[in-house]
Amino acid sequence: MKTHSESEENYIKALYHLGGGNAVSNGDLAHRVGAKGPSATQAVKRLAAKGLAEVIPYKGVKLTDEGVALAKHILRKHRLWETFLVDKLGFGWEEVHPLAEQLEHVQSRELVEKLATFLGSPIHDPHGDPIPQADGALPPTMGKPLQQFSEGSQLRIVRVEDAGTDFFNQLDQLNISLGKEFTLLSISSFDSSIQLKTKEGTIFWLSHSMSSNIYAIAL
Amino acid sequence: MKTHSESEENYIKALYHLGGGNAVSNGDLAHRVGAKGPSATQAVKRLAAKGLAEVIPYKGVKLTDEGVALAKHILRKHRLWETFLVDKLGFGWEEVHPLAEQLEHVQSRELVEKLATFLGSPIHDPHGDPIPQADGALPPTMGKPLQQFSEGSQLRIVRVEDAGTDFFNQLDQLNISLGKEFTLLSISSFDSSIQLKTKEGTIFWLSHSMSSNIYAIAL
DNA sequence: ACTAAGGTTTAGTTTTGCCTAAAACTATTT
DNA sequence: AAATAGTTTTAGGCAAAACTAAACCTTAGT
Repeated sequence: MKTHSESEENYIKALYHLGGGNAVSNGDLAHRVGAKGPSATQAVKRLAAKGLAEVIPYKGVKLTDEGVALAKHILRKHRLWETFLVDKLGFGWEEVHPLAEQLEHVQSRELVEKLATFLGSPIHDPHGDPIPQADGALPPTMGKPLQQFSEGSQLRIVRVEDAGTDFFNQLDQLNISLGKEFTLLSISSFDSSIQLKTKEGTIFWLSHSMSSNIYAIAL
Repeated sequence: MKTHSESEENYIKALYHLGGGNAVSNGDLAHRVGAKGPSATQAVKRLAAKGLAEVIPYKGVKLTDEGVALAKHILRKHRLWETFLVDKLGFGWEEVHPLAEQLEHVQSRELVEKLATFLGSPIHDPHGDPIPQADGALPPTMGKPLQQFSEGSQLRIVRVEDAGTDFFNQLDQLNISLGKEFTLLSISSFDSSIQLKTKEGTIFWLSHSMSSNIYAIAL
């Protein structure tokens, strides 16, 4: 099995995140990996030389099928490790991302599959994001942002976007977690903030910037 | 907290393994890390610049107290991960070393301590080697090689040296694992091979090269 | 159609970490 | 005391991966 440097894996991840199988601009790519333009140009050349990406100079880069498959595998590792850190080690869901970034670079298919089995073959990670499966299949991405529900809806939180530590702290303070159910009472037409009611009857408001990172399904 | 490259950590580990806090020759160090002489010379200079090692040119290198503390921490990580891989993921004890070598480079004190707690704060890894504790304390190294027991001794296997896959396979075939108890029937004065009897009465011979990597305590 | 702005690539430098070949040191043996 | 064998260090390269500065395309605006 070919082996890839951490840098390579980071560029692959970024390309997948930004474009899936579609073309991405050099600038966006560089910004995403936290590097400058020329570094990205060089990096995609290395990827292209390995058959993981296709480059059209001045136009953009996109992953090959092989690149997409690798990206999904890396994402699988990342999200399985996040699940491990939260479910087994008791980390908070706001602290696991940087740790998973390190763990995802460990190279061993067997380890990944044993870890998945140990975790009960999960298909969603602690943030509700889908975990690509061993065969490359991608479970559905769940939920819609709260704004898209109508007033009076009964809904269950199924996913949150990783919007930084402050965001997660706020969620914890409001006692919002995956699986929690609420009634959407109203959406302010002034600033799009949202009023929710818990099952216990507690009523509170969520700012637009909070609620737009929270995804739910109707019950 | 300072961060260290993987290469640095590998040299630190090698220095600790070969010398503990004592001086080690450049050649031995290079051999241990699988590099050539000049690479080791360069590497120890980098370590010395960071205050982790002291170098006397042409004489040898040794870890500083800070270097020893770091080495123990890395060893702690390594052995905790090995324990995780065997106890939780079901890997065989012969396959975990290379995986732990990758996992040990993940940087997070909090992760290490949460992992230790999850594993039940073990003090020995799946090979019976002591796991340095969070405060740097090193549990005792258990057992003596089988040769050092007298004929007729009742003994319990408490540790095995990592002597490669073939060695472990042989152990598995003979159904030898940590905690197993045997009676030492005889030691050949010709080739030092050893005759053991299981509790069930099975009798078999172990070559010297096998038995010298197996450690036990008297019952 | 031309030009200016903005994004992209090239060119050249830096750091880390490895290498080989050559020089320098240590130690042993005569 | 000198030569030699063996080890260690210096010197000089190479590759990955980042950077800055400069040159180069693309495109949009007049």
